[in-house]
Order: sequence, then structure tokens, then C-alpha cells
Amino acid sequence: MAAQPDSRGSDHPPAAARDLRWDIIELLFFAYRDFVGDADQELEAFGFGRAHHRVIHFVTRYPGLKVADLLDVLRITKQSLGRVLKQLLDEGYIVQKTGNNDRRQRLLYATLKGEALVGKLAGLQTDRINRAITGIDPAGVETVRTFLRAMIDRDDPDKVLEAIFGGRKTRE
Amino acid sequence: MAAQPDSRGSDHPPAAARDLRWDIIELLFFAYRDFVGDADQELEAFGFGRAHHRVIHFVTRYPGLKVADLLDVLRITKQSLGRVLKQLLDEGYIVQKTGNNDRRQRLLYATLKGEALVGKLAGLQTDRINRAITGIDPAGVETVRTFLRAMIDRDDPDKVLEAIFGGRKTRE
DNA sequence: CAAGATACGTCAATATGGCTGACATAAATT
DNA sequence: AATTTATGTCAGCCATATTGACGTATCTTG
Repeated sequence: MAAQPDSRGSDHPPAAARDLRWDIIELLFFAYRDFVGDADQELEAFGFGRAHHRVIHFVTRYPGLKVADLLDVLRITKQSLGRVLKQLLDEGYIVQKTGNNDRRQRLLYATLKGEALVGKLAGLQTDRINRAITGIDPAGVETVRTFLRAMIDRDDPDKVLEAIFGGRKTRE
Repeated sequence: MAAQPDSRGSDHPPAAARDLRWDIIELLFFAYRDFVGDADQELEAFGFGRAHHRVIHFVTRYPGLKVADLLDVLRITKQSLGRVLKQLLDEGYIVQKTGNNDRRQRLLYATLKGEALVGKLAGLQTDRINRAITGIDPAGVETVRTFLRAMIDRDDPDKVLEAIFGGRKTRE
């Protein structure tokens, strides 16, 4: 009675019969679903959503990020960012400073209040990660990092990705 | 000039100073961003969004899934599912069959058309996964699976998760 | 059998977080 | 001086999620 994968497989072969990585596809779905879910309850208490989390997270982690950089990282439009960013500014989680070299730029910095929120949320996610790597040796954890890094598009890296990958561009 | 992680770390220590797994947190964000992005362009050609993808994917993979099961897996309300499911039914990607034991149930099955779409999308994601595990030996790939499985909540597994984890419940 | 619970569908209203397009301002560049 | 760039903002639209209420068919139970 319980639904099983591929129970009709023989009479309805999939269009392209090459080996598909169903297991990893679904593990990624569930792992990410629960991973981001950790923060949701906490965010709700602050009246924020996942969009706020993404913004305040990257601003905290990469102080002095420009608005344009943030747009690259989050892959959203400035209009979408605008509403969320304005709330975080108004409520004192983020401050703007005019760029020294280029006074058009608004460099973004998290306040202590912002850092505290990000730290709390990162703590929840870190707990999950630590639970997950229990029993995996350091080499195995490095394999997981290698896998995740290799899952990321490198053809047009933004500023944050350059930092993560060591500041070297893929093509050049 | 480039923003660097923790450049203000010394004068503003985070609230909880325990080791946070910033690297894995961000790798998961970028990896999932690009992973789900693979399907977006293809979906647009069909006039569908990510919500449609999730539904047709799990219906294809677990034929005979009940509506209630799908709600558990996707963690959305029946009202949200309703519109998306109706479109997939109307356009012939999914069919419903009345349950044999319980005639209130509407068991969901993908049509050939639905399977073809899911196969195409899974192919794109499989390509990315195959690229990512190039150079990782079979033991390493199994480590990646182990990690992803351990990232998933097991306290209240739905039907699909039970299938993925071998049909055994955590508590009982 | 009657009553209640369950599975599903649907209507209505609302919120979040994306989008496009247009336009404004200040500051840098040419 | 003219143009480009970085940012902000107004207005409206779309996709996807929510809660609450209600209807109907069907199964379960007293």
C-alpha cells in the first residue's frame, strides 16, 4: 500500500533512460527544506521572513558589502531588495555608510543587534550541521565541502563567491 | 577593498562565540540556489514554476501518492497545493484515481507527459550532480549521502521519507 | 443506523517576496 | 558639459504561500 519508487518502472520507462540521481536530488530537497526551516520560527518572532535572513546574513558576514554586490549574491532585483533592506535599516539591524572612494556607494554593515540575530540563526543551523557530521571523519567532512563547492556555478562568480573560493576567478 | 569575512571580528565578537559553520551554511545556500536554478528555464517554457516541479516530481517518483501525503512532503496547505495540482491535472501531466480501499482518496499518478517533463528536469540536475562528484570516489559519494540524510529531520517522517529511509520509523 | 470523523475540494481574503517599467538624484567619468 | 553609474522609489503585477469557513462523499464507530 505504501507508495514505492519506480513501482511502474517496467511498463512506463522514463523518456531518457540514463541513470538519474533521484536519491541525491531528493536528499538535497529534504536537507535544504529542514535546514532553512530551522530559522523560520525564530524569524517569525522578529516579524521577519527568509528574505530578511538572507540579507542580514550576508551583510553580517561580509561587512561593507555594496548594494550591487548583494543583488548579485541574492539574484534578485533592487526593487525586491529595497523593501526588505529598508525594514532592516529602519529597525536598526543594518546601517549604511557612504563609500570613501566612491561616494555614490552605500556600504552595508550589520549593527550589534543584526549580528546577534544572525549569530542566533547561524547557531541553529550549525547545530544541525554538527549533528549531521557526527561520525564523519575530517576527511569526510572535507569531501562534503568539496561536493558542495562543485555544485555551485563558477562561470560568473559574484564578490561573495570570490571570497569563498579564494578570490580567484574561474576563467582568466 | 573587497569585503572579507570577519574583518570586524575582533572588535565585534558575535553574541555566542562558539564555532559557527559559516562555510557549510553558505555552501548549502549557493549549492541549492544553483541546483534548483537548473530547472527554472525549462519550467518557464511550460508555463510552470517551482511549485509545479515539486508536485510533479514527487507524484512521478511515488506513484499512487495521496493528496495528504503530498501535503506532508511539501509542507504546504491544501489550498496552496490546490491551484498547482489543478493546473497539472487540467493540462494532462497528472491523473487521479479513486482509492480502492478508501474511495475518498484521490491517488495521484503522473502521465507519460508528466514523466517526460520530470525526467528532463531530473536530467539537468543529474548533470550537475555528476559534474560535482567527478573526482570523488564511491566511498566519498556515500559520505555525501550520509551527510545529506543526517541533515533531515527524522522525528516525524512522512510517507516519502519513510520510503527513502527504508520504511522504518524512527520512534516506535 | 445514526453520528461523527476523515479526505478532499473550494471560496474568499490576505501576506510575502519575487518581477517589470519608469523615473529621480547624486556622484563619478569622459 | 554630457554621459554613465549607483542607488532609491513609485506603481502595478504575478506566483505562491497563509488562515478560516464551508460542502460533500465516504469511512468508522457507538
